[in-house]
Amino acid sequence: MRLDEDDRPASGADDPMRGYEASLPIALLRAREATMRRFKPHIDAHNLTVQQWRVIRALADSGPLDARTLSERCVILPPSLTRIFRTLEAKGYIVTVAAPDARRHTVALTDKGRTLYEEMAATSERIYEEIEQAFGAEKMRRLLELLIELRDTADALSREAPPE
Amino acid sequence: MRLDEDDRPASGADDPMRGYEASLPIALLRAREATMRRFKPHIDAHNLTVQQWRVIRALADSGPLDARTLSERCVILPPSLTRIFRTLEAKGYIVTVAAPDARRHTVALTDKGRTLYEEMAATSERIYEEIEQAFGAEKMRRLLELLIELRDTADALSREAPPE
DNA sequence: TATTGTTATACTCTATAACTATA
DNA sequence: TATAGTTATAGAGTATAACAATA
Repeated sequence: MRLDEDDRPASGADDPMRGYEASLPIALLRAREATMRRFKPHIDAHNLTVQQWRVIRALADSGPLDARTLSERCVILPPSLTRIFRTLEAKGYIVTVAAPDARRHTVALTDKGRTLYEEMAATSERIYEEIEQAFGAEKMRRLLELLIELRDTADALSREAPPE
Repeated sequence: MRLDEDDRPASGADDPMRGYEASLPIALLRAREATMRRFKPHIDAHNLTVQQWRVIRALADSGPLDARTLSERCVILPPSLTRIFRTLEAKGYIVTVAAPDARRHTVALTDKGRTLYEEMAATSERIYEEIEQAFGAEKMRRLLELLIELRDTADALSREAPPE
């Protein structure tokens, strides 16, 4: 599929909801589904859920984090995080660490957790590069840029005009 | 956030996994979460789940569809669709219709379902336009184009080299 | 014999409210 | 009094396998 600059209006205002396939939430969902399909077997093979893997990645990327931060970054609600902490701690991938504010539940990767991450990251990178190569590195870069910008825009909207 | 053309390499190869926030699946998830946050209260207000709303939209866009097609388009597994059919049929929004192939469970919107869709579509369009205006119509157009193309690319990869 | 859905089952996540502990 | 998390609970989605019906 290829839409060139002038073969349709820039705004969708005269194309109500722009058709199911091209609607923004659906397009985001389906793009995610199609790419995750390639990562999923790899995550399954390590007996992790997708959400557990997001937590491990976030910790590997940023060091110890509290529940609130992980909840935002991983898009996981606090009650789910509580359970994920229990599961990952039982498996020895994370530990609870002391924090200045005793209300905060802060966790960090263990050595075992970091080893797991490093193994998985290597394969993830290979899968990502396969997609990037097929899609085009420049387009991928632009897509990531737009996605992050869209998120910032929507977040800003929600701050100034909370949804309903 | 603004990344210009030359302040980082085009390929992420030397930036393993490109950092949590900029990884493709996470960027897709968070962009979706940030935009869906604005649509969600509107869907809640009509006592639908997000998945039920996707089914209704797909039917409104394409006319009667069978379970397999809806499963693909809406990214919902068949067992969930079975339950969603029951729920939406009980609420009077859809009906089962006869199909040439009696194995296929095909459903269509009722008048009540179409009325619901039209009411909701009007508000959805308003919410979408608010985001589009804040983000920029041209960037939104480009983003949708890239998302659809990424999906096609990943689907093609999965056809030629099934994931694991 | 292959395909389409449904059922069964187990697990996980989503979502909200109520509660506990700390600040 | 406000904040951070946990617990409780209900509901829905995810995922796989087994089954029924149809082609």
